[in-house]
Amino acid sequence: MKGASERQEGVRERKRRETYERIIEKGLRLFVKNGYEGTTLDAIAEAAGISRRTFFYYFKSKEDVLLAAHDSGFRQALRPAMLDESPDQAPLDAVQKCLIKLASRYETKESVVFDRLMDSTAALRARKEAVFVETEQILWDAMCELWPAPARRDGLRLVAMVAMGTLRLALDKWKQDDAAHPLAHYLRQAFTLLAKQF
Amino acid sequence: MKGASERQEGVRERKRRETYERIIEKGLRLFVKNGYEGTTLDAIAEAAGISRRTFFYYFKSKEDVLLAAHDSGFRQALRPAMLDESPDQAPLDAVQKCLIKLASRYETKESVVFDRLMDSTAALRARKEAVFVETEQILWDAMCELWPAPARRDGLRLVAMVAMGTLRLALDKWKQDDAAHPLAHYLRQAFTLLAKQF
DNA sequence: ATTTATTATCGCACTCAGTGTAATTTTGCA
DNA sequence: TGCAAAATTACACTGAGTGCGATAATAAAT
Repeated sequence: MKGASERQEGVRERKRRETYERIIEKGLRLFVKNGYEGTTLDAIAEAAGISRRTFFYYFKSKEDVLLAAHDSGFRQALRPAMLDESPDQAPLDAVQKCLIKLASRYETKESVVFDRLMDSTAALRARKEAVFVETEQILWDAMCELWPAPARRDGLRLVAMVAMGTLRLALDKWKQDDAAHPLAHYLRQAFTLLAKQF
Repeated sequence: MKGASERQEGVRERKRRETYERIIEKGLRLFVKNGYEGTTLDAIAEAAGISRRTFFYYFKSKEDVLLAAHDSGFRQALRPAMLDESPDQAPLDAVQKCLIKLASRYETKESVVFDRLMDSTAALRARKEAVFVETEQILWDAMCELWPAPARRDGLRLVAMVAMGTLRLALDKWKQDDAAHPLAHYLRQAFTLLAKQF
């Protein structure tokens, strides 16, 4: 009899996770080495020690490998972090604090590499923008939970949009400076600048 | 000797334009009928009365057919319209006026159809977001011309982002209401709502 | 321990988008 | 008329992604 709530990881689950992570790791290595377009699915499969067909058992497309590698946990952390804010403040202030808190925890060196890869192809560039929109949606949903008045929904959406725009500006500046300062610094600057536009 | 400044359209140019437009028209018809994914390149080529290979002489991808059909001139009109605004006003006010002016001129029934198609596939949805970012860039560039002080560039970028976000909200509302009111109406509402968030 | 049901892996053959190449036809122009 | 550029085409190829069916590995049940 084993600990009730502590679920033991079986052989199957372990192997699955290992293979999944191996695909991402090898895939990313190849993308960096030969470029995204220059890397074939067969090459990834071979490097990961699986068949071409099995690759699609784990990922439904080549893009998904890159996107899976891209996600450093920021998106998962966003909702809880937002709900953690007090509703007794202006939404824009709350979201600003929330983003700055997350920024320090999830900024990663690798993200510069990802970004370069994501810029290498039209389809990937487009996908990158789509990720921002998804994140905006997550943020909006969380805000709607925090301030549940239905009449505010549209206004909150605008705030979420504005916040994500500000984050985009901060990220660009950060990457442009080769991460000289912590991301939170650029975020603060961007939000300050935003306030001056109104 | 023919009129100097009035360039006559030769047979070659005419045929080229006709073929180009025929591909878009037939392609769009098929997309609506069988869905984007359900429409093959060969089908488009056959409907347009050209060979598969010739299709790629006109368009570099299937997506491009849809995007070419999508563009109703709004993007081309944006820069001149923005530059037409007086720089003696707050950037956000100027961009608001500019967008409202354009809205009435370029809202089209077809755009609801396009939008449905664009939502049918992950790649197309992503591409749609990317178009917004491109448009934001056009807007930003125009604003930087109108207020050329380099120190303002970042602030103007934020304004451009905010404006495009507001436009997105207005478009969603407009489509949600099945274009019951003119787009300009929703745009005014959205900008009013925006002002209340600060 | 043996059977049974899942889950993972793989191979094969297929469709479809997109490219390279080279040949052929059409059009513009001298 | 003849010559150059542009348009069209066929053919063969790569690479992503899917459908299907077989086989092996693991978990669960008897």
